[in-house]
Amino acid sequence: MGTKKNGGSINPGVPCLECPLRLSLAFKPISDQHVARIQRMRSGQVLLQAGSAIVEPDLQNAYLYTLFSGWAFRYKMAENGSRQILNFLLPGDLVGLQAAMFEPARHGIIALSDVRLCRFPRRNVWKLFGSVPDLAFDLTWLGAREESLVDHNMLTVGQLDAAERVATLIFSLYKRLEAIGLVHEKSFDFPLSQQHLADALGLSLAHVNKTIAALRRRGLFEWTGNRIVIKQPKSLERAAEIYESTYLPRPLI
Amino acid sequence: MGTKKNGGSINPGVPCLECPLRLSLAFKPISDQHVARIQRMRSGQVLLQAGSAIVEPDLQNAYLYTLFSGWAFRYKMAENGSRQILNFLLPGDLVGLQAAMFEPARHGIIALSDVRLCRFPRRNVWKLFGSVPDLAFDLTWLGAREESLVDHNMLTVGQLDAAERVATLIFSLYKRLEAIGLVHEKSFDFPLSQQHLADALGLSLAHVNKTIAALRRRGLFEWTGNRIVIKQPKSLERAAEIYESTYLPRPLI
DNA sequence: CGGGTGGTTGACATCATTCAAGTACCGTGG
DNA sequence: CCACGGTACTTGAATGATGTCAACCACCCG
Repeated sequence: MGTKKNGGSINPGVPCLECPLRLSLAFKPISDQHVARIQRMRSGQVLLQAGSAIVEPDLQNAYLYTLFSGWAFRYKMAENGSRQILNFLLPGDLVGLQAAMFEPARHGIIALSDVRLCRFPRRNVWKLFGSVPDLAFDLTWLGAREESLVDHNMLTVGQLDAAERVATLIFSLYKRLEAIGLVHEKSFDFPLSQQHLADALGLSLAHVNKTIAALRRRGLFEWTGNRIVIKQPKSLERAAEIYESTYLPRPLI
Repeated sequence: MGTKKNGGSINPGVPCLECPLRLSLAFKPISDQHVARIQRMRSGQVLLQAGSAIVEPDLQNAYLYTLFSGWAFRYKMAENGSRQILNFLLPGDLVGLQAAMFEPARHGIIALSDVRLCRFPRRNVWKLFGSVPDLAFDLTWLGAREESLVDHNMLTVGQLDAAERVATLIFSLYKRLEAIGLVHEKSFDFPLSQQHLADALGLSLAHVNKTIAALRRRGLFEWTGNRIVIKQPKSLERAAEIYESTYLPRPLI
């Protein structure tokens, strides 16, 4: 559970023009010129190990990021020591916009797996914010999208029972991963522990475990090691509260 | 419970330069020139009755608003018909940014009391978004702020018991109202029904009622008609999960 | 081989929901 | 003026979902 504090290693990273993420239909097509501007704004790629803090609560944040590979989550601690996971971050997601607007940050972000992040110094971003309206718009758009993910989690935690919550979370991640090409044969990497599920869904660890066991027995999915296989997408979807039927192409910065 | 569909009446509204909200320290001071630009972007004030829909889920939205007076809330419906309130909107809050980015809107917004809204046609906003970087930044900032409010509600609903949830919601609203000068002698207007509290907190109506009764018995606050009086701010604060100790001045658009 | 982490399970306690009944209040129409 | 109906609020008893606690298992890594 302890957060690792290693700074991580920095390298120039893949040129943005060759970014493999852009091949996905999940992202809005943009001009090479615009991509070049993003590249200039970037100060390289950061590599962090699973468990590392990407954003520390109550600290200033000099960087925005785009998650290039791996998983992360955004969370808040309660005074009683319990943790609420607000949303999960997947490749292509913008990381740290809210943290960059407020100082100190009101939440933390932790890497769930080893992650690669494209790093953008805040000053570079704010500079282009003024001179490149499209970029400003895209940032605002991505901020609104993250809020909409939290909105959906709020509905899940506030109104659904345990089985529906688990089904909803797994199904949502399944669809998001599918959109960026990380699902193969209905199966995908799944670096969460049951404790993470519990913290995201507002349930106890023991109850999450029992709920998962029940869903597994119903044959909706399998979960072995770090991988989930969706056995009955339709049934899982019926058991879940759906976020949105169609995923709009979104900006990739 | 039914949503009223009256269009509401439109009028030119108070000139932005004379906007009484700006007198509050809760808002960032800005130049008269900037205020004039906001005024030009505005297409008047809209008056809506309590219960009216400000944003309809699944519809397009041609306008952004700033809430000039009154209360509103943002919500999402679950498939089983239950409603989750995502956050409450108070005077000075930006309304409908997310809804303006996505079509169709993924949530609804309803007026809790009679409200007055400053209306901004989307096209006007996007036009200035390009030519006035400060405005673009402020919109993004306000979007991030709303997300941070939802984050906090998420922590509340996911990790606290009933008494803490109620105390937290009332205390948060108390502090937000105080910041904009709507608290007098520790008392303020409170247009929510217990059903609204239940929908916001992920609790049943009956349980909210019993919880409120208990808090009242403890002498933390009084609630009569449409008004709440905080009797023991310190105790209420201790019973609550605090959002943030200091409220940063924020943009008013 | 040993220790640690994450997963699994059962018994039991607690909290919240459901259901049902009843109250207080307010506006409306007779 | 009162009777009526509607809405919000109040309360209690029974039920059910979820949390707590404790033990145990499986696996990996050193």
